[in-house]
Formats: sequence, C-alpha cells, structure tokens
Amino acid sequence: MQTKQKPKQRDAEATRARILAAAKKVFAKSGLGGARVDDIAERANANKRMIYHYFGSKEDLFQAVLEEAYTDIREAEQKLELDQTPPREALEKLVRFTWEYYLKNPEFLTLVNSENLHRAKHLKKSEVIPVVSRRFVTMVKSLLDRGVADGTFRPGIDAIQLNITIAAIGYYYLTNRYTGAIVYERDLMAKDALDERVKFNIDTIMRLVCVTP
Amino acid sequence: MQTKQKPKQRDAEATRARILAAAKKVFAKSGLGGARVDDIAERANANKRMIYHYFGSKEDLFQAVLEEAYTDIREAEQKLELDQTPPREALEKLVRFTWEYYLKNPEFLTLVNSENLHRAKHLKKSEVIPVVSRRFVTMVKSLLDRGVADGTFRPGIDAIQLNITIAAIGYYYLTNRYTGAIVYERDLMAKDALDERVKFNIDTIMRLVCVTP
DNA sequence: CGGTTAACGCACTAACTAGTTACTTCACTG
DNA sequence: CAGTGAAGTAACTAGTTAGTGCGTTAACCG
Repeated sequence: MQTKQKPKQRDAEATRARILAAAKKVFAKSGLGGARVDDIAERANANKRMIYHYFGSKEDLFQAVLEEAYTDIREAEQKLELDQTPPREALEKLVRFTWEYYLKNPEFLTLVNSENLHRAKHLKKSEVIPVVSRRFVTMVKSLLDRGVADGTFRPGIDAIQLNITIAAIGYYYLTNRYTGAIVYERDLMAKDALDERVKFNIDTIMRLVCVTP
Repeated sequence: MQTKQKPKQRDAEATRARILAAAKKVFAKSGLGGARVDDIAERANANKRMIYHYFGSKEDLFQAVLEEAYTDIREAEQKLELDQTPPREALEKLVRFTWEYYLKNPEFLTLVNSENLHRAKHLKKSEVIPVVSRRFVTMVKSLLDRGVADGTFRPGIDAIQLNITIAAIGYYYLTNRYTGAIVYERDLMAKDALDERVKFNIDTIMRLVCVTP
C-alpha cells in the first residue's frame, strides 16, 4: 500500500494545507487585523473562494492557524522525553528547547501576541487547546516532583510559575528584538548575543530551581 | 502670573493632547493596523482633519504615541532614585516597580508589541529614545556596580541581560494573560495570583543576582 | 462511460478607510 | 476694533477589503 500518489489537479487536503501554511505566514507578519485575505490566497496558490470554502471566515482561519501552532509546540515538547532524563539535565533541556523553538519558529511568537491583542477570543473557542496544555503542565509538574524527590530541586516551586518564567525569558527577548535593539543599542540577534542569552537563561532557571546551582 | 486659564473654545495644545491620549487608547486596543483614524478623532472629540493637521499621518501619530509611552516609563524609573537606596533594596524596588508599571499601564505592553510587529520602524526614526534609554541602562549598571562593590551582588552580571530578564518575567505574564488563562486554566489576574507572581519574580531576580539570596 | 459530487475560479458588491478639498469661525495683535 | 492667520468642520474621493453568487470542470463511483 503506497501513500504517495501522483499529484492530482484537485486535492482538497493539499489545498487546505497550502492555505493554512500561507495564512500562518501572513497572520504572523501582519497580525489578524493587518493580514489580507487576498494576500493569503495568492501565496497559497489558491483562489480566495477556497479560503471561505474550507475555513468559513478570516477569523475561523486564524483560529485554525493558532490551534496548529499550539499543538505543534506541545507535540515537540512531548518528544523531549524529559521523564527519561535526570531532573537537572531535563530542566536545562527544557529551557534550551523553549529558546530554540521560539528562535526557529518566530511566527509562533507573533501569533500569540496577536491572539492576546484579541483577548484570546479564538483560543477560547478551541476544543483541542486544553487537552494539549494539560499534558504539558503535567510534564513539568512531574519533572519538578522528581527533582525534589532526589534532592536536586528546592521544594515548593509552583510548576505554572516556573513554566511562565522559562517561557518569559526567551519569549520577551525574541519578540521584542526590534525595539530591544534600539533601546539597548545592541544587535540582539548576532550569534554571540544569542549564545550569551541562552546561557544566561539557563543560569537564571538553575539558580531559581536547584538546591546547588 | 496664573497658568490656569479659562477654557478656550479653541486650544491647539489641548486638542493635540486629547488626540494623543485617544490615539494611545485606540492603538493599544487594536494595534496600528486595526486602529481607525475616525475612531481616534471621535474619542478625542476632535475632527479627523485635526489629526492630519497636528500629526501629519496615522503612522506619525503612532510614533508620537510610542515616544510618549517610552519617555513616560523612563521618567518614572528615574524618580525611583535607586542610587540613594542600598543595592539589595534598590534591586527589589526596581523589580516591583517594573511589574506595577506594566500592571497599571497595560497600553504600554500592547504598544510595544505592535511596534515590534512593525520591526520598530517608528522607534528607529525617533531622536528622543536613545537619550532616555541610555540614562536607564546607566542607572541599572551603576546599581549593579554598587552591589558588587559592597559584596551583596555577584560580579560579572551583564546589566542589559539583567534588564531584559526583569522586564521579561513581568511583561510576558501580563501581555499573555489572555492566552495564559486558557493554557494554564487559572485566573492570572486575580489579586492572589498577582501577589504570588511579584513575589516569585523578586525571588527569581534575587537568586540570580545576590550572593546570599 | 455517464452522471453526480465536490473542487475550483471569475467577477462582483457593499461597506469601509486613509487622506483631502474647500470652506467657516474664532482668537489675538497692531 | 479690524483683519489675518490659525483652529476647526463637513463632505468628499479614490482605493481597499471581506465576503459571495453563480457558473465550470475534474474526480470518482456504479
């Protein structure tokens, strides 16, 4: 049984996927308000009519893009298999992963920003988000527990506060890189600067969590 | 000589200020792309023509709003007079101030996000931003130096990395409060949650910077 | 192979939007 | 107190923009 078939002239699945990918780019670049449906259609090599055929409206399309973005990062986190790594190493791995994911997927940052500008009205309607989110929080919780049990981590740290902090120190640096470059008069995206920042972030989290940093 | 005069029917200064205040609200709520010039004019109790008279264009108005927002926070920071406070106390004061400023001025967060979506093209043109920014970085640098000198702070910490981290742990929590509430299934803006977060943030920074946290 | 269904495209609209034109009215000065 | 320049207004334009009506064509099934 072969899965790869000869390319069809009409392929609902492929067209849908092209629209979704194009929408992700455009929404990330211009936000929900600034994005143009015509622009998305053109980049997707699809007719604008198809967007309304598959997604219903511009906002529904935005919701689909967001859901995909969130499930993507949550899936990638699960693949880290932190539960099979010693606590200290696993924590560093998580901090490093979060940083690198944001660095390689900058659209994720702007999409989340855009969604917060709209007070998460699209995420609120989503069915899939709570499912993947819970699995993620549970993962970090059990990592913390294991670390406390074997004496490497301080007890009493709230997993959600830790999660937020790990995300924050990477997210803020990267999402505000343009204003940051001006305020701090420094190229924040130079290789050296990026390397220095991960190091600093790992240090920050280790000092926060570990008994002996 | 009295400064308070009877309200004029025509007052260039007052109209300009009303437009700027209205623009700040609207840009913060909808972003640069989503904001409507007509909406700003209406909220300012001014004619749309006046916006073009005083500010030239929508983008120039946005730049004026941004510059005001940045100079406001930088001015407030200077008023803390950290150089007249012992290093440890001064650092905690700075972390707390940053958090509270973001909390009380949420428009600042969305304006900065919006500007980063546009790759800081407006901030780049500004003359005043580098001036106030340098004064701010200098302030934190000398705070760090004083702390190292009297043995309370670890040596070798980069002032800009520290600045970014202090901003990040407050900014991220607050700017992403809507998506955060859904992902973490927790009311992040409840009084208890806010109190817990400042405490956590102060702890994070103290452990990062102080020799004996 | 013929017919039904779903994919696809063209061309349109109704509402909106940044910016402008041409005009009126007030405040202050000489 | 007259007249001039600045403050203020209404109505308009030219170009966009999200969303649609309707016709066409390819794919798949019996």
